[in-house]
Amino acid sequence: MKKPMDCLSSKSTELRIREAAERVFLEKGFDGATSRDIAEAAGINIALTNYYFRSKEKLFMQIFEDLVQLFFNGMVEIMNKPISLRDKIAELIEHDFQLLKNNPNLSNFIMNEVHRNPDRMASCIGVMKEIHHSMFEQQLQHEISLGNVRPIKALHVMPMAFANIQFLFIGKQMHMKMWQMDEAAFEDFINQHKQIVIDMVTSYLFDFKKE
Amino acid sequence: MKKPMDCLSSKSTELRIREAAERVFLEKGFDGATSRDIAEAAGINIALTNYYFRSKEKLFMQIFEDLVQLFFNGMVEIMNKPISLRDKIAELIEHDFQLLKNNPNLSNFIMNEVHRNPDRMASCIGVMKEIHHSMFEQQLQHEISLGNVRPIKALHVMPMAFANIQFLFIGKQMHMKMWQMDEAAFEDFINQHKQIVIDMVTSYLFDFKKE
DNA sequence: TTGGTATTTAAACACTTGTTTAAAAAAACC
DNA sequence: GGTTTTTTTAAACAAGTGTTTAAATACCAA
Repeated sequence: MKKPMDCLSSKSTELRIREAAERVFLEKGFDGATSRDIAEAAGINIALTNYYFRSKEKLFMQIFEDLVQLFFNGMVEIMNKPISLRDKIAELIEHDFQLLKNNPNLSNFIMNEVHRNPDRMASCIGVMKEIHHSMFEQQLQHEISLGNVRPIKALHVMPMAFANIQFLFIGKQMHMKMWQMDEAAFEDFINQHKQIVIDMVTSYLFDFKKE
Repeated sequence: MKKPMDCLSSKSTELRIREAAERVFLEKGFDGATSRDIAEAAGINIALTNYYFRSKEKLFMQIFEDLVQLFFNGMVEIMNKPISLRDKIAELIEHDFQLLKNNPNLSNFIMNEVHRNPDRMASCIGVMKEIHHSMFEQQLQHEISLGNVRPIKALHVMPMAFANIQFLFIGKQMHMKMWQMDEAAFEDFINQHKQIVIDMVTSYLFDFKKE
């Protein structure tokens, strides 16, 4: 008869594999990452990845889904906050900035893997529904009806906020090469740019000439 | 003794390989594309890719460099046009939009391959120097000194223009899933968004309160 | 300790990878 | 025509891929 698995000892290595795989997948993508890369990064035998997770694909999907959650959860949380729209948009941008500062490859990774295999998004529909059902859209329409905000669809506001931030990290290597920045200079650059973006987006939405 | 190669007959298949490889690389990336994928897409024997190009890497680099040129050349051309700064920025955005409409994976592809192997940019330094030596930066500083443009560095203006366009295509699949758009709806969306972006960026730069 | 379970290992598996070979077919030249 | 060169092919190569196996080790309750 099977005893309940004592997860305390095994969890340690299972977690080591997960975390190592996350690093490797984020860096090289699904195609570029090999089972042996992951095993080496985790410091374990190759067979163990298939012992704990059943295949490379399964391991990947676990990590992918978690990263999609990470990508959207904080966003949804802010969208449902009971604060002014102006603060909300600024906070959304700020959050995206911090998220990508902590996970510079996150956006690049997700966009890529979704592009290569759109079906992978299927398991993440839930999070996206939450975005639609959040307070954000109705709050935006309300402010527009009051004449406080330029008439615009949420569909356009969201990419407006995120594109300007995520593009910095998606094209990090390119920006650094193009403007000959080192890591320190790049950090200065994105800090300044974030403020400019918040300024530009909010003033475009809120400070417009009513006709 | 070697006769000069009659390129007319061979060029046909060499070109077929190049064009097929471009399609496959753009779609799957270097890691995801196999020699057999390319051969099949071109409808030729596998050995021919290494007969005309010496390796997968060499074939890739030719294509990659050409695509980097495509990515930047039109941009540089506009930056050196003798037109007003306002028109120039609008035209840069418009050009980027058309470029990516014709090559939806271009930005994603370049950002990715540069990230995976930054050395690949080495051969493309020339184009990037042209950007620095273009009329754009001095024209911007001139307009700023006249008080016509908000004080800002070119370093910040360029991502401002391109991020908002390229992000639409980088995240195309994601946007379509999230807002449940088909191809036609997506086309409408990006057309509208492009106009909004031009409006937002130019009004942010030019219509500011002078203090 | 002992026996049974969970974990880890080295080795091998079948298959795909990029690349090469050597022969066949096509083309070009006299 | 015949000969040489270029182009194309099928087949094979060694190395790398994800995955499995079977034996070894560690663990733990009885």
